[in-house]
Formats: sequence, structure tokens, C-alpha cells
Amino acid sequence: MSNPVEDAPELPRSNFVRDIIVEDVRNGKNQARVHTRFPPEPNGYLHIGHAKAICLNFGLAQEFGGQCNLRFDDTNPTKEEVEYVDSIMEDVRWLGFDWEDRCYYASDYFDQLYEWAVQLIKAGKAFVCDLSADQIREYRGIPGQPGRNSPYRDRTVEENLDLFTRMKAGEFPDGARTLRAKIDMASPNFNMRDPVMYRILHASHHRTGDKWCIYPTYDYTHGESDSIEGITHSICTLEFEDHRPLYDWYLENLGIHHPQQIEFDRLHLSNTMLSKRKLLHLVQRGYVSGWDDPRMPTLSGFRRRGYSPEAIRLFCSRIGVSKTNGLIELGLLEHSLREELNRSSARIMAVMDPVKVVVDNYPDDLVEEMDAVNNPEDPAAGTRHVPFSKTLYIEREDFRENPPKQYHRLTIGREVRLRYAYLITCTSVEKDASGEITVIHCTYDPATRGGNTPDGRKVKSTIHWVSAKHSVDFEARLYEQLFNEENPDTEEDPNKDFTANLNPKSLEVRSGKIEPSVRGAKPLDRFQFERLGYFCMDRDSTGEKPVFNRTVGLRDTWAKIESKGR
RNA sequence: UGGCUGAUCGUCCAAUGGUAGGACUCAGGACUUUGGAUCCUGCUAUGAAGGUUCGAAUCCUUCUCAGCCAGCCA
Repeated sequence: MSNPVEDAPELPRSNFVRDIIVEDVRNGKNQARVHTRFPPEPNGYLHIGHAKAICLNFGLAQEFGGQCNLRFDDTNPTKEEVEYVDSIMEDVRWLGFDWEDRCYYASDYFDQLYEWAVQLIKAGKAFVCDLSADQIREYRGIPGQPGRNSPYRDRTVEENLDLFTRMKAGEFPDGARTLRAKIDMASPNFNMRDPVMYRILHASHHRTGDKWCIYPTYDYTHGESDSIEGITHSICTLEFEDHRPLYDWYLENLGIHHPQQIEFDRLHLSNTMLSKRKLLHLVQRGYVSGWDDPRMPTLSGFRRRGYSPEAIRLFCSRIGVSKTNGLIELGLLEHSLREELNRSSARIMAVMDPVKVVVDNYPDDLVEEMDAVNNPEDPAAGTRHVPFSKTLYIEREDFRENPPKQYHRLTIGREVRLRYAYLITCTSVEKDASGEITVIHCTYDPATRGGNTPDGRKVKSTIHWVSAKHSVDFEARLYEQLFNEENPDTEEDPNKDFTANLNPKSLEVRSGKIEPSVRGAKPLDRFQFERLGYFCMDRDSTGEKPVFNRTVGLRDTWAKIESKGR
């Protein structure tokens, strides 16, 4: 069933990858089939950049009635772990995509890959090389100059077969030999200068255990895996553009199904670090609490922070797909977030910086249950009761003794509305020795129950509140961007510590008072705290004290006006 | 300075030889029981120079700038 309001914003947009597919389908290429794949390496958690690739690959398959596989590119046992495999599956599912029964691993193809390597050796297109890593680098040459052939390049097929078999059998130590494709040491493209196909690694693999001590490289593995799975369009990021001739070479020389590799620009988000290596560093050195720290740009971090999968998908559809090196403003992500959360989040009242209000003419022991709308954007969300009594808390900044111009909130002598409750007028304040306001005295108009004005009079402001004796103490975790710099991922100087850009104020812990209806909430439940922002219950919550992560604040027009006045 | 790829409002994306458009941001305004949401208005762009054409963001030439590539990482 389709919901145009929900679905329309996520409609696929025209982009060059889609154009290629449209054309291929029209020409009947691959029997007009569309089959894509999302191929993460299980060496870290998925981040928002991966979400772009996931939405593209799964989205395209969906749109053209095709399929999208999940495939783990697990050819490097020294960096890969099952923890990452599990988290990746969880995150893709959470984002809203389904690979059905098509979860594959490149390691599933190790036997086939080995056979194909033997085939290339027999065809005189691959050889065992005894050069060390340093020597290979030296022989490879430099830009503008051709490399030199390895002295082992002309070994006989028999010798290559024998050596390769013994490499597999574990006769040689790590790094002693490699299997290389015999292509062209003079190619201007370094990837074609006799690239390594297999290296010796006596390491245990998270899936194949100790079965192998030689492992295929990415270049030798990826295209063949695509081919085996019948992939039609192999969509990857720009840095693999130079690898495409090699991708094509393996497939052509093996004479097997040849998918088309198409490259697009990976996501670059302002004030955000999207390098897996550096994110791992933040986790390992304890700069954040883990991969799912709500400040992390990982999908698990965003989830814990309170982002919805719909919001992330919406963002991904808005940024488009191209080949330009762009930097997306964080504001676009937050805009998509607010737009989605606004229509989906239940409202609740919470006071973050409480100051006491006493309604002097309200009966001492009376408690009234006020009707409050759960979500003005969604009538189906219903209503709830909020208890009202003589002593309340309001936000300290919603009262000013000497209000600036254009300040509409409470001040002595002024009437404002308490949301869903009564109109109140401030009469006086009490202060402590230091001059800080301790109590605000008000009177209420009993005729305005629910916040209505039977006489039609207007008040400029409506503020939120909680009943003091009914309210629940809670902890709020307020986040700001992890990095101060707009582009923290430019590593001009490799020796410079990128953590120097870390925002020391990225986390602020506060406590406040919240409406008792919060009692039914569970971790990951999302709310809008009226007039404050979107918050998500954290798993650190206890029965005593709920903990909330601030997902993102509400647009604050007043803050903008006031800061301009200064 | 070897190769590959790219360059359109401040940002991102579209226009596929025929009126440069949308979104975000920003600036105004309307409305409002969230200074929220919503609605309206406005601002700003084809990297440069030549050429082809009735007509060029689009085709050609030269230049400039940017990203990526010298892992037995992916």
C-alpha cells in the first residue's frame, strides 16, 4: 500500500546512474534485468555515507523490479570481525532494506577464485613473484615513467603452478611471494602494472578459519564476485575509477559475465568525519563512548541519537547522486530530520531549566487533568492527560524581569498561556540573596481552562510547564557537532592529530523535570519536547531516572532575533 | 609536472542544442494554544578565453582550478 505523503519525498530522482540503467533496460541489456549489490567490508560500523550507497543500490533495484544483494567483501582477515558483520546486517535492516535470502560473502567464492587464478596462470596471464613488498613498489615506477618487469615474470607455467600450489599449501612465510596478473608494467595506470592477485597471510578468517593462508586482493575478488552473483550494475565510489580497467581485464580474460562498474561521489558531510579508520581511532582512544555514541555519524549512533530511518532515507534522496566532489551542509540533514520527526513524533512537555511558579489563587490541593494533543500533525496519535496543580515549573528563560523589546513571554504584569492549561498573569517574584529568582507568583483565570479564551482575548505567548509534584526528574544529554571544522577529514598533514579539531562542548549533561506520562516510554522512543526539540530515550535510562538524548533542537526564531539585537 | 575524473546560486542537485529550475541556507512578511509547523515574497550561478550554430551550461580548442591514483587495504 502506498502513502503518497510519506512516499513522495523519497521518490527516486533523476541521476546519471539511473539514466544509464534506464537506457540499459530499454535496450534489453542483461535481458533487461537490474541486479545490484551493497558490498561492505566488515571492518567497522556503517555510517551515513554507507546509507547513501545502500539507498542507491537497494533503491534502484526496487524501482526497476530487480534485486539487491548484501555481500561482505571479506578478503582481509586481519581487519575483519563478526561483530562488524552483525552490526552491518542490523543497520541495513534498520534503514529499511531487505536482501531476502541473498546475503553473500566474498569468502564463499575463495575456491572458485583459486580455480580461476589457476586458469589465468595456465593461460600465461599470471605469475608467481618473489619480490618483496618494497621491491614491488620500486619496480612499479613513478608517475610519468614506466615500471620494470619483475625478474620472475617469465617463469614457466609449470613452475608458476607448482609455486602457487605450494603457496596455498602453506610452505612459505607471509610476504614471501605473491601471485600477480601479467598485464603491462608501462601502463600509465598503476593498477595495470602487474597487480597482486594473491598474498600470503597466515591469518585465521572469521568465516573460513584456517582453511586458507593465501587471500585474494580486492581487485581480483570484486568483479568476479559481481559476476558470480549475476550483478548487472556494480555501483561504487569515485576512488575506484582507476580500477575499472582492471575490473574489466579480469572479467574479459576469464571470459565470464561482465557487469558494468559505475562510480559516483561518496558522501562528504560538513563538520563530520566519515573515515572508517579515523572513526575507529575515536572509538579505540575513548574520545567517544563507542561506535554507537550519539555523536558518531554511524547508523547505530544516529539511531541512538533519535534519527529515524525515514529521515535518513529522505536525506539520501535529497542529496542526489553525481560525480562532483561536493560537501553537503549538515543543515540539510537536520532539515530532513526535523521534517520527518515533526510529522511522526509524540509531543510531551519537559522543563530543562526549571524555576518554580506558584498560582496563588489556585486551590491548594486541587489537581486537574488537562487534555493535551499528542501530535498536532497526526490526529490519529490521540490525546493524553497532563496533571495541573498550584505549584509548577516553567523554563527559567520564559520569564524576564526586564524583558527586551519583542519579548513575548512572562514578565511582571503580563498574561501568557500555559499550554493546554490556563492563562496566568505574573504578579511578583521572590529572589534569594544572590538575586536569583526563586519563585514566580501568578494568578490564573478559571474561565480559561484548557488554554481557551471565551472572551476572545489574545495572548502573545504560550509556554510549556510541568506540575511540580507530579513531574519526573530526567537526565538530558545535549549534543553538538563532534568537529568544529567544516571539513575535518582533509588530512593535509598525516602527522597532525585530527582530534585537535574535536569540539570539547560536543556533549553537555543536564537535568530537568518532565511530564509523568513519560513513565510508559522505552529506550529508542522518540518525542518532541514542546518548544525545545526532539529527544530520544536512551538505553541508560533507569526506572528512577529516564535519560534522553537530544536528537536535534527545534528551529528557534526567538534566539535568532535576540542574538541579532545584541 | 604520468594517468583518470570533474567544474551551474553560499551549499547540493536538475536542465541531455531552444525561457537556467528545485531544495537547503539567508533576508523579509502572513498565520499560529509550540517564537514549532505551515504559507507567501525576495537574493544570488553556468571557472576563463576563443570557436561552431539562427540559437551553447550543453558541441570543438586552449587555459585555469579541484578530487583521486605509486597497499601484498577496501
